[in-house]
Amino acid sequence: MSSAPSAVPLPGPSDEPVGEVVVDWYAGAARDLPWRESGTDPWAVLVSEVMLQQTPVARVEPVWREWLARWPTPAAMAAASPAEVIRAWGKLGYPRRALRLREAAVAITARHAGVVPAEVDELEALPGIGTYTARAVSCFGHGRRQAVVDTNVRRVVARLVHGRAEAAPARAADLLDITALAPVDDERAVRFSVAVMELGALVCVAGTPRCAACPVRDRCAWRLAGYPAHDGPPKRVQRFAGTDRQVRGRLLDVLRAAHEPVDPDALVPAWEDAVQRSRCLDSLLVDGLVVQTEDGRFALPS
DNA sequence: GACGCGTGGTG
DNA sequence: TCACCAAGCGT
Repeated sequence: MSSAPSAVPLPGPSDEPVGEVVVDWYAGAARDLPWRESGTDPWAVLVSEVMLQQTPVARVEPVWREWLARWPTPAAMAAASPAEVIRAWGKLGYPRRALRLREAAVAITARHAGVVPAEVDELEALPGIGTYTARAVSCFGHGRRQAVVDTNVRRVVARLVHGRAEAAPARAADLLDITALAPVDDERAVRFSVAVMELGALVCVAGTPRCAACPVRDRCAWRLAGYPAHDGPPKRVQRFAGTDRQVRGRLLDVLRAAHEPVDPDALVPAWEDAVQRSRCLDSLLVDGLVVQTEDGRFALPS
């Protein structure tokens, strides 16, 4: 250890732990999202988190407001029919989420007396609630200190800590990586969990990162290494046109609009190819997104 | 662990 | 224009 004055770390922003810097940045840079308002109850947070799984914020916001106004508690949603929630889900995409969210509401009502649990393992036991969402609800909904790792967080850690351009696939060590950066204070740790996600969503983005706006750029391992390119295999982009996903979407579109069961013929315009149309209809039946009436017509499950 | 699952905005 | 992208989950 040197005794020279220059060896003594100077107090100042650049000496703050990374986690504290990110939390301070969040205070001035965070988006004003309704589910982040203080007093948002855990159920409302849970609904927002499920809707935000793979769906952008801008499309979630209006639907989230409608849902919370209509079904302000798990018990309220548990009393709704699948058809109602599928219609209310609208075009958020991946409508199985709507079904699972309703099933989660049923389970919360039955097993937890209508109270959204705060424990991660109890949350993970609910339909449609995985590693990310369980921790997000515990942290953002109940104010528990939790490591919360989504695709944004993995990307931030990959760059900031590991000096890599892109995140590796999710792994258990992700939780340890981010835990090591979290502030000591519990309230700030909760803030930190949402702040890292926000940093990844607004600054450390997947496309062209906005490093000039980054509060921790002076200690980013990726930047300090000269922005080395991603060396792993390129990730495959999912096609959409012509896939079963598109066909399922078209079929469900017809059934959402219809308020009584429709004849099979009414589904032909949705997709001309009979083989693929039939296959997709079957998969929708298997998923419980569609039911067939005794007279052979199709409808949303009431 | 790779794959399937919707939709619409964007550079 | 069109590939890419957006707070994952279940199998």
